[in-house]
This record gives sequence, C-alpha cells and structure tokens, in this order.
Amino acid sequence: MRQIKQTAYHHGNLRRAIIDAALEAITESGPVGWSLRELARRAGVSHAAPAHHFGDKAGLLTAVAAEGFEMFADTLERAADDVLEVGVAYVRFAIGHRPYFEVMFRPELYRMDDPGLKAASERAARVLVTSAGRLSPSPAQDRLTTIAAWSLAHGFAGLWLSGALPETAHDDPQALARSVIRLFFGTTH
Amino acid sequence: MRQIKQTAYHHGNLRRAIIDAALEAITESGPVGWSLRELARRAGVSHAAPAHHFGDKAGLLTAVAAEGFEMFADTLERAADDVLEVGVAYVRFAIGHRPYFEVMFRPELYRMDDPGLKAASERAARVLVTSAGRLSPSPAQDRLTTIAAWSLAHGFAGLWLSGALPETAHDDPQALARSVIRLFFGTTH
DNA sequence: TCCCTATCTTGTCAACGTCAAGATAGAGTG
DNA sequence: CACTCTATCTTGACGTTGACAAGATAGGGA
Repeated sequence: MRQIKQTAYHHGNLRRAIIDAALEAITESGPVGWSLRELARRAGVSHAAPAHHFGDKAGLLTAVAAEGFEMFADTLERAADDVLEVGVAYVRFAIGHRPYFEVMFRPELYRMDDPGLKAASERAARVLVTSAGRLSPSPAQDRLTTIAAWSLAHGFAGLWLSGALPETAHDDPQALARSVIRLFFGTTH
Repeated sequence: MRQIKQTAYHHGNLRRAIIDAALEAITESGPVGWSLRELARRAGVSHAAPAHHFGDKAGLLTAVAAEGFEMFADTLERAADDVLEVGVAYVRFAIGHRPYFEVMFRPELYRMDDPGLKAASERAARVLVTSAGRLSPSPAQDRLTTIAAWSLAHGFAGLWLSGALPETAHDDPQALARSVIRLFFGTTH
C-alpha cells in the first residue's frame, strides 16, 4: 500500500493500527466523535501510546488526510484519460472512502503544512485542472471550467455524504453522479 | 427576527447571548473547536447555565442549525424569481453566514428531528426544486437538473469555505460564483 | 555482553460535558 | 404589600479527555 517506516516493536505496527482504528471511528461517528484514548483501547495499548506516533490529535488527522490525498490522487490519475470518469472517480472516492474524504476537506482539523500531504493534494489538483481544461470552450475559460467541474463533483459528494439528497439517490450514487455530470458535459462519450 | 420565548430574567436574554457566542466561536475555530464552558464565560454566566436552555452541546447546535435554515430559506425565497440568482444567493449565504452554514450540512452534530429545523430545511429545499425545475430541458430530467444545480452551488460554497480554491478566487467569490453558474446555464439573463 | 534508542506504560494535570441540588429573582395572586 | 410559584442561574461533583513528564521495555548494533 504505502511505505511502512515502523519496524515491529512491541505492538507490531501500532501506527497503522491506530490509523485503522481512527478510520473505523470516523466512519461510525464522524471526524470528531471519538477520543484518542478510545483508539488506544481498540488497539489494545495504553492511553498515551498514540501520542508517540502522531504527537496529538491533529497529528493523527494529518496522517489520515495525507494517506487520503495519496489514494485520492491515485484514483483520479487512473481515470485521467476520460474527463467524465474523473468526475465519477471523484464521487466514487468520496463515497467509497468516506472517512478519508471527511477529513481531507476540513483543513482546520489537521496541519496543512505537512509536506507529504501538500504534495499529494497538489497531485490530485493537477489531474482536475488538466482534465477539466479539456472541457473548456476557450482557453480564457479554463479556470472557470475547472472550478465549475470541481464544484459539481465536490458538491454532489458533499450532499450525498451529508444525507441531504432524496432517498432515491442512495441506491446507486455512482450512476446518478454519472448522469448528473453527463447532463452538463454532454454525451460525447 | 424570530420569536423570542424568553422574557428577561437574570441575564437578560441568555439564550441569544449563548447562540451569538457560539457563532463567534465557530467563526474562529470551527463547529467543534470550542467548549460550552467557554461560551458561558464569554456570556459572563456560570459553566452550567447553557445546559438549561439547550440541554447539551447537540441541543445548542440544533438551535444554530434551525436558525440558519430559517435565514437560508428566507434568502433563497427572496431570489426565487431568477434561477441564476438562487444559485448566487446560495453561495452568498454560505460565505456571508459561514458559521451557520458550517453547522447546517453536518447533521451528525445536531438533532435532525427538531420540528422547526425540519420545516425550515424543507422550505429551503422547495425553492431549490422549484427554481431548478425551470432549467430542466424536459420534465423527465427535473430531478437530475435539480441535483446538478444544487451540487454546483453547494460544491462551490464548500470548496471556497475549505480554502481549496486558488487564491484568486478569494477576491470576489460572489462574482466568481455567478460566472461559474452562468457557464453552465447560459447567459439568457 | 553492553548500551542505545525507538517504543510503549504509568502517573498526573487542567479542562471538559453532564448531572443533581440548591439559590435567586421576577411574575402572578390575594 | 406579603406570599408563593416557577423559570433561571449557581454550585459542586463525577467520570472522561488531551497533553505532558518520567520511567519501563525490548530489539539492534558495537
């Protein structure tokens, strides 16, 4: 998956175990509905063990966001050939990796100056800019088109995650997202 | 503004003072970066005073969300004549009343079964459905068009609030939003 | 064998949300 | 004015939390 810096000491790989526990907890009760001590209990270690790996809560969420942006950039890059599919991939990631997504776009929860995080998020942004540029009617409207396409995908994901969309949308959000995107960007594909 | 149930007892109007303090605190550090005790200190009352009015933290955030949805519905209704302006009003509210907006679309923070809240949020949704319907090319695509338009406005607002958009966007977000919406929905107006 | 260092534990602290019980003061009634 | 009633607010307490400091532990290199 990703580089693993820790050789196994007492626990095995506590860093990963804590992150996994955090992802579970975020899935169950959001990015703030849990405590570091609870994660430590889930991982079977003492209450202060997480602090060694992440410093504090923001440090843990920084690690989650960084990992999320890495996976996010990978996902978008895999779809980069087809502009429509980049949008669908955006929504698919948000829904399929909800705990990551819910942290990633809430920068007050983590430290944005983390170098790995910044690199991954810029990598993801590059795919969006490049692929949306191909939709632009004229070079002068590149920026506007990028923001529009990004807003559409991001808004759909956000509304779906917050449960604001009508129930019928919950059957197959990915197909619905594809329809919505196609509505704007034509059926050229 | 809205009905005020409390007659002034010891404090004057503590309920309002606590909500205002909450809005300030949310503006400064997000919907979870503060404590009830801090709000009580700001209002100059004891640490347990807020509990009487709101029960618990979720109760306070429910009141914030309800008030937000009321104002939101009012804003949208005022713009309902012009479909484009509904989208602009959506963004304007999100940015101009950021602390409300940041709570409203995070339902895990409050109690969605609150009757006043539900009524106001349905009132807002009705404006969106009605006005977006006017954009729909055919009745069969009403639902899709509504979701698309809503996603566009919601996504732009969310991206702007999270600081994800490039800095140039921060000069006049409202004008930028208008351009973005016009890009999709033509310049018929 | 010995030390070094990353890893984890234990103990502690102020602050927090929440609850229970008591104090206070305005409003209504006579 | 005297009295009571009740919404409002205070005080005190309890278990939990994030964070810090100091100590224990164990694997790896010399």
